[in-house]
Amino acid sequence: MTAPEPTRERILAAAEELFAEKGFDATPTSRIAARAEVPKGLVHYYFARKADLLEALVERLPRERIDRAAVVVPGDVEASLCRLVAVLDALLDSSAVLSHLLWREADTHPAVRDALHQRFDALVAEIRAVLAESGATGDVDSAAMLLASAVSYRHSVFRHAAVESAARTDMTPELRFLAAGLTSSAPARPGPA
Amino acid sequence: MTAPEPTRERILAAAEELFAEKGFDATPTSRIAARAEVPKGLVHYYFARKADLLEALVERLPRERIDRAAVVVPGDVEASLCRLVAVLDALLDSSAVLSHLLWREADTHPAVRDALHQRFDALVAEIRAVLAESGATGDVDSAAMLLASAVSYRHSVFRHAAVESAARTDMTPELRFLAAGLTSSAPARPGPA
Amino acid sequence: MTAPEPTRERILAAAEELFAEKGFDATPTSRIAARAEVPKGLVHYYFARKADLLEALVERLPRERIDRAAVVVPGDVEASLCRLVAVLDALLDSSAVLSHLLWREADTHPAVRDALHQRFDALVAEIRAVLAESGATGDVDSAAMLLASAVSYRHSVFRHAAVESAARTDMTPELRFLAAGLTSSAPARPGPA
Amino acid sequence: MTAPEPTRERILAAAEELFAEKGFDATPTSRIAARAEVPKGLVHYYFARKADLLEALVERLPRERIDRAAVVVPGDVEASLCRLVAVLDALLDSSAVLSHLLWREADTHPAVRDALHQRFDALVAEIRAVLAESGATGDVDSAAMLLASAVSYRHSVFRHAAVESAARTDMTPELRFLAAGLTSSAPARPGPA
DNA sequence: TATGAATGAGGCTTCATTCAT
DNA sequence: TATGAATGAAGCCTCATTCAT
Repeated sequence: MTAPEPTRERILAAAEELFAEKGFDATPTSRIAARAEVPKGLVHYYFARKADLLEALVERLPRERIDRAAVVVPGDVEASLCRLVAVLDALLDSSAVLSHLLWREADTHPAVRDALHQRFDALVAEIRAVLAESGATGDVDSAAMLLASAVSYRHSVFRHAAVESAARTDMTPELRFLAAGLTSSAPARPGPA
Repeated sequence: MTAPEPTRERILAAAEELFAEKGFDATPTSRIAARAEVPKGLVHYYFARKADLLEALVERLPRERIDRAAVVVPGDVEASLCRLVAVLDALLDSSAVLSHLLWREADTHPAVRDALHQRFDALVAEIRAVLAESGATGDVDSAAMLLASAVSYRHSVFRHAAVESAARTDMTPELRFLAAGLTSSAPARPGPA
Repeated sequence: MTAPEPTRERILAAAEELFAEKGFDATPTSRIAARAEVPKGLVHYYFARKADLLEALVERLPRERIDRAAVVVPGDVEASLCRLVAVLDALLDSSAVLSHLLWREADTHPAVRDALHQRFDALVAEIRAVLAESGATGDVDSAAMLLASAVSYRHSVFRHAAVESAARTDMTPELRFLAAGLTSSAPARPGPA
Repeated sequence: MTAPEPTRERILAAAEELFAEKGFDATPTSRIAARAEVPKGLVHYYFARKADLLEALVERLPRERIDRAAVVVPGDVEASLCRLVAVLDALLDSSAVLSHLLWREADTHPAVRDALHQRFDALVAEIRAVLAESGATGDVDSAAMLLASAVSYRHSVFRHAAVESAARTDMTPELRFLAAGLTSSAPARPGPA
């Protein structure tokens, strides 16, 4: 009744850190073993191939659910967006290493790539739901798509704290702009022409 | 009148392709030499360290200038945005491998990271200029930032032709949404509160 | 009851031979592996850097102790010196390859250089002790220093059996000369003037 | 009528320095060219093989002649020895890099080894001559041999200024000891028994 | 006489992976 | 379940040497 697989978990945690720090290719399994403080052979005992570590990490990805009740301010689209972005920022930061990792390895590992796309689509859906519940009218789909892009971009590129850039500032102006487009009597998104 | 450095250029071109295909770490210099059809030693004759190839590629990045006169439709923000995105798509696709490469290696190579941020800022500025010249009013800055994010995101992530995703479709709805927010008598972006 | 680390030892022995034959820089690790009859990777498994081989060899240096009781002939300095030199010759020949190696690599490897100086000082001390116990009087220090130089020189330079030179002959005349200076009522070495 | 071969000489001088600093094997010809400030191809134009540089350096070795008239103090063996060692120290220091080099490469390059032995024999002869002219009696050969060893040893091993060791002090006690053995009515060196 | 691009062998080292225990 | 020695392929890089100009 002890923790079920402490060693296997320690190995995964070490791999997650190192992959995020240096990338998959630049991380030797020996270093993973060292950081996990397990003998080298044990890594390959649990994960026969190095790529298996990556897939296990992807499967372990938390399915981040947003508590929409705590985010939506009915009737106030802008306030809802602000609270949503705050929650998303916190969520994405909490699994920052994993997200980071996904971006880097998406090209060469199909499993990772698929997970990444899936996450983006889930994010768009989440934003759309918040907009709808907060009473947004107009082209909710486009706004959701734009916001999802901006949020994802921030978290994928501007993860280097040292860098100052136009995009590193807070997003309230953009949110206000989006909200403005969704509050007036704007037309809904037209179907694909 | 022939190209001044055919071999050096061939090596760079081969490196660009392979780095984009497989990533920096996963590309052996021997394969670069093979694709460039030069002996292995010549790669290191021109680029002492493998990382020098990366830096040379970044320096070679075309400073993409947009011919604004051919893009801006005065008085029609939406049309201007459509033409702008078309031009941007063409531009980014022409240097797709390089862009792709930047995204992957930004973390581990500072020179690459800086180039990436610089490119994003230039993109935002370009969009802003097009909006201004096409007669947009309102929070031009926020709109430029959102559009730059969306365009960048498309080109960095959705480069896998095989993948179908919500974001892989054309952007006209989003552009229409943005244009709508910039056409009415919307207020300009407020300064930092 | 077999040797505890046969492979590691075999690698060290092979390295010792080859370094002495050709020098450190001119000996590829692949040849060390070949002579030790182990796969190439095993050399680097035990000794991550090539220089580690050198340091391990230095640490393995036998601390040659002389059995003074078997050397000293009380009251007969010349006889004592003759027997001492015979013992030293045997000792140095037994670790000839290592000594040889030290001389060559002392410049570039501090650890080796220090070991070399330490050995010389130990040799001087040993000679001094033998002289004292055999009843030498006079400037024992100077004689010890001269003899240590001559012995060391012989073993470091005149190790090429093929070479005939004035110094390759036996040392009995020199020993007789030294003994003569230490037998009469000669004054002890003066302190630094 | 300009200096006959300034470039060739510059190359040799650069090679001498670098060989002494790092050793023959560890010195690339490209670095020699760099230090000599000549293009890389020129080194191999003058010296087809790298080893030719070494042989040219050995041939360039100055045949150090000692001005015995300025050294010998007739009737005072100890004073003569002191002045001799002072002159030898100066001489050997002036060609220190070359001497240093000889010691390191003697094993693998026969031409160097022969030059080294030749130098030692010349040194012994020189000392013997000084002793004879200063009126030494007794076993002049052994004393010359011992002193030559000690001087050579000092210059070959104790070239590392940073190292403090018993042998790094001045040699006057040893010289006094030797002189004492050559001043009394000591018997001449006997022939090989 | 001078040059520097070109060449390829080979050096050191890393590392995923296997396997006997 | 756990271990670490063993293996060898392959990577990056160095460098003497050649050669066309």
